[in-house]
Amino acid sequence: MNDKPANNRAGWKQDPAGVRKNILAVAMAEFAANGLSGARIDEIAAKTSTSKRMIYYYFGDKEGLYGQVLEEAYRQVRTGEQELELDHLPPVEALKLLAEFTFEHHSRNPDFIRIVMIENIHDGAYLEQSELIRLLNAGAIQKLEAICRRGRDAGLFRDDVAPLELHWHISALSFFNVSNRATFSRIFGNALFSPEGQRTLKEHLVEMVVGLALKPDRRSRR
Amino acid sequence: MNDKPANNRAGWKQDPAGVRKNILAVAMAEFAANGLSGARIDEIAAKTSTSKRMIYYYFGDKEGLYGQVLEEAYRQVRTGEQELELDHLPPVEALKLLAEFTFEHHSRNPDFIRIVMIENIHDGAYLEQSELIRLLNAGAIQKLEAICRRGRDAGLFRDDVAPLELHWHISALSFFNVSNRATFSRIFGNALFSPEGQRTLKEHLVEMVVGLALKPDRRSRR
DNA sequence: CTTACTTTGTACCAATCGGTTAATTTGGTC
DNA sequence: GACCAAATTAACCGATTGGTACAAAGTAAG
Repeated sequence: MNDKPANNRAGWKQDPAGVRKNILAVAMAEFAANGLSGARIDEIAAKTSTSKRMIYYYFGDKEGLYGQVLEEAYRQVRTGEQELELDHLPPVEALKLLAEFTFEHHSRNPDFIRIVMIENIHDGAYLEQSELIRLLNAGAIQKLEAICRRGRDAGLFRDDVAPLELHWHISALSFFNVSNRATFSRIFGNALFSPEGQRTLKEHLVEMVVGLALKPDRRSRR
Repeated sequence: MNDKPANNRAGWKQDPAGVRKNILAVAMAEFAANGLSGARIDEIAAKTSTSKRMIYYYFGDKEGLYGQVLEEAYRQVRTGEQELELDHLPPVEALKLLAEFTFEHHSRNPDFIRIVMIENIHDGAYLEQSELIRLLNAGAIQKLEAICRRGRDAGLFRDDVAPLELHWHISALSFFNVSNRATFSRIFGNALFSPEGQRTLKEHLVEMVVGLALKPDRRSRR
């Protein structure tokens, strides 16, 4: 008798880490697709294997969730980068490979690019609050510093070559290639996004960056 | 007697064009600052010298307003570009000047950049609907085509130099310089955004793009 | 066994927000 | 100066949406 409130919720395991991870993954896709204000908590909840209540249980509120998504996005991408091993290559080859890798890596992670775009729309306000992200990125430039040092020591690179500036140019060309694809292709067509087009752009990136780093008298051959 | 509903709204002139323009200007700033879903119609209305009802009167709905803002943004920027006169310059100088101009022009129009970022978040769905924008942009590349033709004819530029690719690289470096300023500076500091930093980046842009266009044997001198 | 932590489910709420209704004024026209 | 379409105002509305309340029960660990 005594109508015990529906106990049709039987047999489930606790898995806090899994639930968190699941929510984060869904939320990242949603935020990437619709922006911070465009994403809907109910929609995120629906695509989750858990409920809306759990989102608030683990992340507090929408902004808290977004902040965690932002950190997770940087973490994934930066750790992916660290797999690249360059120390055994001569400086020019290392720089080449780093540029190519960055270009392809960004191309492979469009959701990360979109999250960064969204964060820039918000003036980096949430990124500001994350110590982790600053650390991750500070590490991201060390590879370039090593390459530049070796290149200068070998007399190949210009004395005033600056790792941060090289990073800027590589990032710009690799980032833009993903971030502005929609508007660019709608206006000028898809030619640059075909496999050949992408190969050409990547070659140009390498050519420009290496050309910028090398001393003028070392550039002749190519 | 007869309580005529408050006529405390006396003395106003009709000015359709002015009202439209005023709404567009305010809306552009709001959309640029907050995105399509982030912008609030009430907020836009409040900052206008007219009322919310007028927004719907002239633009139908929020998306209609956004679409018009998008067109207006492109119109302003592209017409600003057309003032640049390059035909009297030798090809290398013309290319240099075009690159520098683009860099500075984008830097001067951050709201345009932000609108384009937002449009890319929406996969260019609204841009797709605007014939005007496609026309405006098609024209934007003609300058580069002329430069490339002259450069090739003079035997200075590589035979396979492609105007669209040059435009891509110039756009990428100029666009990224504005679009990703927030996240980049929060992570790596402000050095690149000081006057000297910006001058350096601009010089690099010119150097890289000109270097890419020139035949290898014409590059030596710099 | 006890106790704190997780998970589920449902119903609900207050505020926000895009959009509308309806009345009123302006300004040109016949 | 009567008339009418275009322009403008203020009040209003219904749905969406971020976030909660409440109640209960399963899990894991000491």
